[in-house]
Amino acid sequence: MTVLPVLPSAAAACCSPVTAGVLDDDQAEALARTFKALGDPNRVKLLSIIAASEGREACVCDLTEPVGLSQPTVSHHMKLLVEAGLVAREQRGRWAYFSIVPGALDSLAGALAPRP
Amino acid sequence: MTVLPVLPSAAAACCSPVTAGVLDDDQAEALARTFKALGDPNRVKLLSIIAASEGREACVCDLTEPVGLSQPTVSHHMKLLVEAGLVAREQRGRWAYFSIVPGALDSLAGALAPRP
DNA sequence: GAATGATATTGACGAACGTCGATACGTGAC
DNA sequence: GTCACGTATCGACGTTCGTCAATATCATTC
Repeated sequence: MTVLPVLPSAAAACCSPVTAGVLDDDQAEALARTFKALGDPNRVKLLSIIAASEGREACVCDLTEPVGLSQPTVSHHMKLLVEAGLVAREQRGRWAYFSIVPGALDSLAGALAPRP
Repeated sequence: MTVLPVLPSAAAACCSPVTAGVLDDDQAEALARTFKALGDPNRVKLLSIIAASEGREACVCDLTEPVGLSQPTVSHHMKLLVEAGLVAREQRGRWAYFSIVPGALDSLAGALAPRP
């Protein structure tokens, strides 16, 4: 089958700014889910490593050593980042390449500090 | 003694953008700690309630009912938000007023999506 | 001082999380 | 087909988290 689609949970967070009125339960839930994905130092670091990599993508083999975690653990963290809509996974040959979803971080930033 | 000072953990996060190079352990830790504070739907909602309140501040008594949690639980969440540097606490008379730290959310947004 | 009201802390509980080793799954090479 | 390699899943473990009832702390009023 095709490439698995990005879950819309994070994308939905793009338009409910924290400071623009009381959030309803769904909005708060969606935002918290995305923030929770960023609530682990290793995941934040993984994100920065991907962003700093050549072509802004990296495979698990590139990520294991910098964070000092086992391969299953890195795979687990990447799954969470993908499910949060922050990272996209693409299988090319034997390797799985991860890249930052364009606009995902910007949308989240917009939910924190809406631009006028 | 005086008003407890805002912990610099969140403020320190203002200048280490996720996408501008590999973060070191301290930067990743500081960012993740702040995001973790936002990783609970009730805390996100509490933040939005404060932002939407008159004068952009609220006491625990105003916060308990909207989130449907007990007073100790709300107090616990507020403590986490204060420790994360996102919210300031000010004692006025019998009441403790909470307000969003100016610039805290903007700094965090800047760490997610740096403005050029 | 004692009493009242608002908030914080404590102690406990189940649930979720981060981590790993072992193992299963895909993919390309032979 | 079989083999080797990269990645994902599974099962388990200790730790952290979210929640509450009970209690303690602090500020005001009497």
